[in-house]
Formats: sequence, C-alpha cells, structure tokens
Amino acid sequence: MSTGVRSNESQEEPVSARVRAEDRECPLSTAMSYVGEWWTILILHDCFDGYTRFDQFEANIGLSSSMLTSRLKALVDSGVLVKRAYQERPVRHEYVLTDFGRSLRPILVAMAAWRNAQLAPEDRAMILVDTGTGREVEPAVIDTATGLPVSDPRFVFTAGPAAGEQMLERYRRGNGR
Amino acid sequence: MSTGVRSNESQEEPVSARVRAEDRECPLSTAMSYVGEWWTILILHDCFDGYTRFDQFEANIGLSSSMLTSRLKALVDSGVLVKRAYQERPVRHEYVLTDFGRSLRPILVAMAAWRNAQLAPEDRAMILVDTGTGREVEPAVIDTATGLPVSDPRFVFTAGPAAGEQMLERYRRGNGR
DNA sequence: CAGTATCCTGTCCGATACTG
DNA sequence: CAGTATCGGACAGGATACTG
Repeated sequence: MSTGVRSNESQEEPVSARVRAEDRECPLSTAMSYVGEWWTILILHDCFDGYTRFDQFEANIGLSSSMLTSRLKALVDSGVLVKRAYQERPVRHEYVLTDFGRSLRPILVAMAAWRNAQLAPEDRAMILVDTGTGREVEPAVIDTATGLPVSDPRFVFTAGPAAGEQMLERYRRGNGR
Repeated sequence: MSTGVRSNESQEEPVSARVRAEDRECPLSTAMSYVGEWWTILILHDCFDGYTRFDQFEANIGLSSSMLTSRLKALVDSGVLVKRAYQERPVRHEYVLTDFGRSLRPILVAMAAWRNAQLAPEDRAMILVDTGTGREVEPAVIDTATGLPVSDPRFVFTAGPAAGEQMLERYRRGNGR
C-alpha cells in the first residue's frame, strides 16, 4: 500500500481505473482512481460523518446493496476503509476509515466549499462548522508558504522530478501559456 | 447560470448526474456532477495548463474523438468552457475556461496535493510551483478564519440553513459521532 | 439485519468511417 | 485538421431473489 494503490484482487483483472492511473503517472489520475466515483464520494461522506454500517450507507446513499458491497470491497482493498467485526453471532461488521482514508477529507471539503461558494449562506444545505466556536467554516485551498489561495495565477502546474516522457512533453514549450 | 447548473439541452434529457445532484441537494453531489468524471478532470487539467484546442486535448488525454466531442459539449453546456471561433475559413474553435470553470481549479489542486503528499518530493511527476519564486508549492485546505487545516477534527459537516428533510435526518442525533 | 448471487438494461467509450 | 455519425462490446448499476 506504499504506493497507495489497490493491493490484491481475485483472479480476474478488471479495474480500468487503476491501469489508467499508473499509465499516466499523474497525481490527478491517481486521485481520481480513489475519489472519481460518485458512490465512493458518498460513502466517504458518510464515513466522515461517523456512519460505519452497511445499512446506514444503504439508507443514506440509496444505492443497491450489490453495488454497495462492491464499492465497500474496493475501498477496503485500496486501504481507505477497514472492515471489522464488532460482534459475533450473528457476526456484524463495521467499516471505518484508515488514516489513509481520512487523508481524503480535504478533497471532499474543497468540493463542498466550491459549491457552497456559489450559494448565498442561507441557501446552503450542508456546511462545515467549527465545533469549537459553532461558526461556519469558509475553507480555502492555499499555498502554505505564502498563504495565498492557489487560484492565484502565479501558481501553475509543471513537471516534477519524477516526470516521465509524457509529462515532460506536456510541459515543454508549446502549450498556450 | 447563477446556480451553476446546466442550462440548456437538446430535446433529449439524459444527464443522470444532474438529476442525482439536485435530488440530493448536497454540495458534494453537485460538485461531483461537475468534476466526477475522469475525462472532465483531464480536460480541465489541460485547460488550466493553457491548452485550448481539440487536437491538443486528444493528444494529451488519449480519448476517442467522439468522446471528446461529447465531453466538450457537456462542459460548454454546463458553463465551464466557452467555445469560440478563433479563425474563419476554415473555421477553427478554441475552448477556454470561463470564470466559473476556473473556480474549479482549487479542487484539482487539492487532489494533486493529496497524491503528492504520499510521495517523496523526488518521486513527484507533476507539481505546483510559484512562478514568482520558482519553488514548489505545498497546498493545504484550511479554515480561513483560524488558518487551521480542515483535517482538524474540530471541523465537521452539518446541516445548513437550506437543508431538506433528508439532510436534516442525516445530521440528527444517531450517527456514530 | 448484513450481505451475496443472478439477471438485465442502459450507457460509456473505443473503433471506424465520413465531412468541410 | 477539427470535428460528427454510427456501430458494437464491455461494464455500471438497479431489481430481485436468496442466505445465515
């Protein structure tokens, strides 16, 4: 799990997302292989709100049980959740976030904040609050060095040290910048 | 476009994502209807890097031309891109980000930052840099009031003023918190 | 309740061919 | 080059039925 990618699998080998992510060696693609699916985001949302059980996910999200089974399995396989029996006879499981899974929360927050920023405060259906003060949080994605929002045009993507040929080509002179 | 949701459409009415987003009245779902697809993220990435043309997207992303056509159309319909002829005879178009489209960039940055944080600096294939200083940016999602990262457990989601029954139910006493 | 297994439909998406 | 139209296979995902 050091690379953060799905570890095992049955004998079958589908998972187009994984292949695409590695082929592209791009952090965005890798991130998409984790949070690029509706159900995954919705399940994570539930988890961040403290829900842990199959029927809770099913009720909150409203997906079919077979889909939920397969999504949960994928999340466990990829190290985002762990499945744990919390009682025997009958055996009952709970699904809880790993540290790795918790690390995804800022992405969800950024997405929710993006949408809420388009709405007047009184039109927001879900908000982030500071339990210390009770006040609504206004999240921002910033550069930790300067504190500036990353939407500032001075910040641009470019090839990193481990860039492959495709990535280098992408950032060679010639794009519209 | 004030609500940021797709405006028009041909006579046909597919777009399952839109329906789901509105039904759920959840900012995460709405965000997912915009950035929940691989191709959309990849196209946006290209746009943020200054690419504007059909063949550039095709070469960088490697998707089929028919898919690219339909993804671009969706992005134009949803107000993320505008299609503009930059020359006549033969007519050639470019696709450029609207302000609304540009507002999505922090989400992409948060995703890339999430992945890069798992890698040693020398293992990163793509990074964000400050063109002022030339240094790599370490982005963070923070609360603008306190400056604390939103990963801090004091920050939690809860129902907002416009929460509907489903959202209220979700945050009533009873989840695992 | 907590799932698993099976079926079936719609849609994603690449391949191919065509147009100005 | 910058697309559009059509075809067909693979798979996502709901509905339903079954199990301990």
